[in-house]
Order: sequence, then C-alpha cells, then structure tokens
Amino acid sequence: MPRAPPYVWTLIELYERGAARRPLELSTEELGLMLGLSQQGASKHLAELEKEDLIVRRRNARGASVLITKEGSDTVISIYSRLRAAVEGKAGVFEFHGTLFTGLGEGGYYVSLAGYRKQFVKLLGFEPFPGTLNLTIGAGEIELKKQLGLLRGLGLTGFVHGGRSYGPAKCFRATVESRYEAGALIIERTHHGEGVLELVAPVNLRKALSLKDGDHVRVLVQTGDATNGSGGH
Amino acid sequence: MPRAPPYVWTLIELYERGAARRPLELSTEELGLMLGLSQQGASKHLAELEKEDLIVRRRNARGASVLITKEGSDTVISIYSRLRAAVEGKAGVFEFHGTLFTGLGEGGYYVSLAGYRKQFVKLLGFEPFPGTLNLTIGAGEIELKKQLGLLRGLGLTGFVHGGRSYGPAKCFRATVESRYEAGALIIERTHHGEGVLELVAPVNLRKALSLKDGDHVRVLVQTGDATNGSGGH
DNA sequence: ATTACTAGAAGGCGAGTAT
DNA sequence: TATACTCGCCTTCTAGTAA
Repeated sequence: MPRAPPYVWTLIELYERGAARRPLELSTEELGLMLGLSQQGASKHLAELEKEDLIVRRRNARGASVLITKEGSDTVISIYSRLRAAVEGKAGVFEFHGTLFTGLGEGGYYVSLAGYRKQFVKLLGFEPFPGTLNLTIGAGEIELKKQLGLLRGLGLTGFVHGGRSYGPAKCFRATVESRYEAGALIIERTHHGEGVLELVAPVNLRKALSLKDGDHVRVLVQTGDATNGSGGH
Repeated sequence: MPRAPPYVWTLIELYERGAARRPLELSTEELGLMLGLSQQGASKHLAELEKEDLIVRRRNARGASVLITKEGSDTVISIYSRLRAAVEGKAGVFEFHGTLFTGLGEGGYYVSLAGYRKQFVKLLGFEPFPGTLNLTIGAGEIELKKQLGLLRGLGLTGFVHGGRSYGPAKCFRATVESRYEAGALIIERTHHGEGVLELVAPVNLRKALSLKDGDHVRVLVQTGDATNGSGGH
C-alpha cells in the first residue's frame, strides 16, 4: 500500500456517507467535524479532491453537494481490495520457527491422560501420539505466542483425576513442515517457559520427520477467522 | 473513518507483508523504498508505531524484525471492516431523484418494437409496458448518470427493421419508489438531454403510482458488483 | 448562513551525519 | 553494514477574516 496523501481519508469518509451513490449535501463545517478537522481544512481537502478529479462539487444556495467520481470510487475500492487480500488471505495463520529439544516427558504423560486425550480427539479429530514435540522459538516469536494466548482457540477444560487437578488449556490447529497435522498447545501454567511451543500430533513427529535435537522446524498455526474481534481501538 | 496519522499506511504495508504472522526482517531502507519514503522517514514511522504499541521491534545484528501486535492487527482489521461495509454494502446502487414529465411518446414506440422488446424480456425478465417514464434529474445527478454510462450494465444490441437502423443501448435494473421493478435506460444518441432518466417497467408506472407531471420520483439503480473494475488509478 | 483566502504555527519529510 | 539524531524545508493545519 503506497503512502497516500491525507485527503484520501476524507474521500473514504465521503464514500462511507454514500457520496458515490448520489450527490451528498454537506457543509465544510460538518465534514470538518466528521474528520476532526477545521472547517478550513475540510474545505482544502475538498478542493484537493476536486483537483485530482476524485470528486465533483456543485455549489448551491446553502452549501454544496459532493459526488465521488468513477476515479474516486476506484481509488476507494482499490484500497479496499488490497486490504481484503491482506486481511482475508494472510491473517489467521501464525508462523513459528523452532528448534527441537527433548523435554522431560511430561507432555507425553499429560497427553495420554484420558481427561485430555478424549478432548484432543474431539477438538482436533485425531488420537494424539503419547508425546509432545517441544520447540524453542526465537525470542521475536514470543510476542506472537502471547497473541495466540489472547485468541479463543480450541478450549481444553480442566479436570480432577486421582486426587490431582489438571488445569484448562488452549489448542490451535497447526501444520508442521507443511506436511503433518498437529495441535499447538497454549498452557497457562506450564513447566516450560514462554519461549517454548509444544505440539501434539497423530503421529510421532520426531520419527516421521527424522528429527533430532537442534533441528529447525517450521510450524504454521491456524488462529481462525481473522476478522473475529475486529473492534479496533 | 476518522483521519488517521500517516504512519497507519506504513502499518498496513507491514501487514500486507505478513508482519502480523511472524516477525518480519526488514531494514528501514527497504521499508522506505516500499513506501516512497527515505530511510530516516521509515525509521520515524516505525518509532511512532512502536510508541503506539501497534508493532514491536527486535534489534539484531543486521537490522531488526518487526511484528504487528494484536492492537496493530485490530487497527488494520478495523479499517478493513469499515471499508468492507461501505464498499460491499453501499456501492452498486445509484440513487436518482427526478421530476416527472411527459415525453413525445417515442420511448413507448421504441419499447414496443420487437427488436428491443424481446431483449427487455430476456435481460430484465419482464414484458415492458409500451411507454417509458421520463424523469428530469437534478443537475448534480448528471455526473452520476454519466458514471452509469461507463459501467457494463445489460446490453441491448442494435438492429435494422423496415429499412431503418436502431442503435444499441444499455440498461440497468432499477427500483422506483422502493416498490416497482424497472429498467433504467442509457441511450447513446437519444432525443433527450443528459439530464433525463428514462425508465421501462412491466406496468404503467404513471398509473400505478398515480403520478402526474412535476411529481418527484425516487429511483434506485443497481449497477452490479461494486468491486468490478477495481483497478484503481 | 455558507466557502475559501491569507498568514503563521505545527508537524512530516529528507539530507547530513552520529552511533 | 545497520538505526536514528538534528536541522532546515515544505506540506498541512488552524485562526482570522473576506466574500
């Protein structure tokens, strides 16, 4: 998206108000108010837009009307198209690059517990291999993992078993090395630090990919619809 | 769409490059090139974005990596959502306000010619009443009508009949007074000026709406998918 | 009531340069 | 090599005011 002059926001505002559908009666004062701009500033924006043939104006007794030209509509639609491609196409996937290491085997223990295992089957659609793949992710990706934690994901509920309580966790569908289906675990209180990504899969990934400690592994995590939580700020 | 500071375009550019999915390795020089900005300018934009918590940066040996935060993604998605609502929701409809007048009856003659009549049936799905409704549109709406002429619409092909040739024309689905289905005609060489909107309908609109000359009529013209011809400029 | 000119302030920008 | 500071230019903003 090349940098656009400030008055493009004004064009978008006019577009939102339907000025591409019919001449919009609007004083420069009102427009300024809408944009957080002075009346004079709004006037200048309109003058610029008209000079660029993005709008046409018609003066009348009390004010003027604004109509967006075909070129103006195309400008707005072109911005929209690029945003659509970016938001709909790319978002919803987080990419991690991790280094394999061997954990303490606790992951495998948890996964094999019926209380969690049955939930994995239900949520991910596969019987998990009784062991997790532990990856150390780059420091820059920790922020990304934190963002995962903010998303809904697939919820694993906690339970009590044998007098011990097991906490709730979160899970996301993931793909390992573009080939293997997996689940990325987000566990609130884990023995691992925040720089670790833990994966469950229907197969022994370490064996299936012939991995050894220190190998690099690429993981794509699906976060669901990108437009969820589109409230903005 | 409230006015946004210029660095929001930079945020969008970063988003397009996938910086919301994984840390993006990018020098300020490259970013400047992408945005038509100097290296220093790009650096400033990044500093601003970081100050607003829209991105996080991590410095490394050769350059730095940029990752868009949840707040940053929300900002982009919020802009996208508003644009989507405006473009998908509103566009594709032009609104005209016209004043009824009585033509010379030529419209009715043309409409009843088999060469045109059969095309109306095929394109609009109704047998046209042998007469057109002529509206004088406001001067400000002439530009809008010109824009109609630039769109594809439903094409009526010309023909020769009885030694006379009848030219091609264009037609758009329309709704009169929110109640009656109609077709809005765009005729290249017409006896009417450009300030006239001519409508065909399956019924006698003048009678159905109890209209007399001078009455005001509101017409919504469907122009088809708004994202057609989204090339921009 | 409008729109829009002018002048001066504020902020964005690039060049040079420090780190 | 990078990033980012200062400085001067230029664009954009608001205020005052004309039309």
